[in-house]
Amino acid sequence: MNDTRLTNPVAGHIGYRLRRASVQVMAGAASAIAHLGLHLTPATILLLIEANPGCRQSDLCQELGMKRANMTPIIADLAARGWIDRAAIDGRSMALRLTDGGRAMAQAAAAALEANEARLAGALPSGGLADLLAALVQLERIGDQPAAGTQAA
Amino acid sequence: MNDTRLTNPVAGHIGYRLRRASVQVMAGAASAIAHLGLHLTPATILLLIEANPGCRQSDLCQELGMKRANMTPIIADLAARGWIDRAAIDGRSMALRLTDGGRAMAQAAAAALEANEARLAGALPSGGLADLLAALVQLERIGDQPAAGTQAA
DNA sequence: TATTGTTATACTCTATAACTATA
DNA sequence: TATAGTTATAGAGTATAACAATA
Repeated sequence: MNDTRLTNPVAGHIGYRLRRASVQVMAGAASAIAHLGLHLTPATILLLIEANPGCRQSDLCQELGMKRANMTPIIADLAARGWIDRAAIDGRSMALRLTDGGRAMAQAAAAALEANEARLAGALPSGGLADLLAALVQLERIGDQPAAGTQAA
Repeated sequence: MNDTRLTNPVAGHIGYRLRRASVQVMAGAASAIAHLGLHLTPATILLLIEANPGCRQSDLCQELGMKRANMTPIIADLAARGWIDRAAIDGRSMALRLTDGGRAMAQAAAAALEANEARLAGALPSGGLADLLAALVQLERIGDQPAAGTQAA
């Protein structure tokens, strides 16, 4: 039991393989933009603001499934670095837009992330990308629903 | 920009879809065993010990990709709950085995997790499960390697 | 009364470093 | 000198509650 690998009873579980793959792929994506001084979430937010100029923090929260309380320091940091501008929409919300520097960062991040995605897609069987993305969307949709009849009743 | 959904430039990224799916599927799996008072990692560890009686903490760490420092409190908790026994192998390592109560917990957790897995697999196109698992294993293998030529040199 | 953004806080997961005792 | 387990600690990510200002 010392020098050999363990038998892993969850090795064939979707949940287990999904998490293991997610951890490694996130690490690779983070490395791909680390030279820009950006983490994945702020980088994604720059891309979203670039594609949706004038959007609000709460729009980003809804799209990314984040809590407002966790968006605040990220936006504050991006503004402090001079990459986004905030203009009042009304007294309680701000329209977010990229500065020129922010646009340069967003484009550099997008290029690095797209190159990484191409590398990942290239490792899949041809035609496998569309099937994979469809499966992931479906799993995201139904993932968080415990099976009926297992612990109910 | 207020009442409509945002354009999401990373919606088709493997990394983004993988993470979103992983979060939801992990939440569903956690719910499926929450009635047992078990979190996902301790439950997985019970299943691993059941399948590998006599294994050591560091064997579990290697298999699950965890740090030894983070395994310690989990094993201590499982022992405190009376679900595992620790017997000295030599002066520095312990052979881990399930108690009868631990076996009952492991079997209940396995049943709940398998039911959840069947629900997930049932939502995929027929024959899609094998392709999905193969893709996830491949992505796990190559995920953490930033693309050559993007920021190098 | 609900929404936007903020602050404070807490819990989990993960990571490193240093320590012991043993091999 | 390397390994097994532990302890302390620090950093992310995520969660809730409460608040001020506004709609």
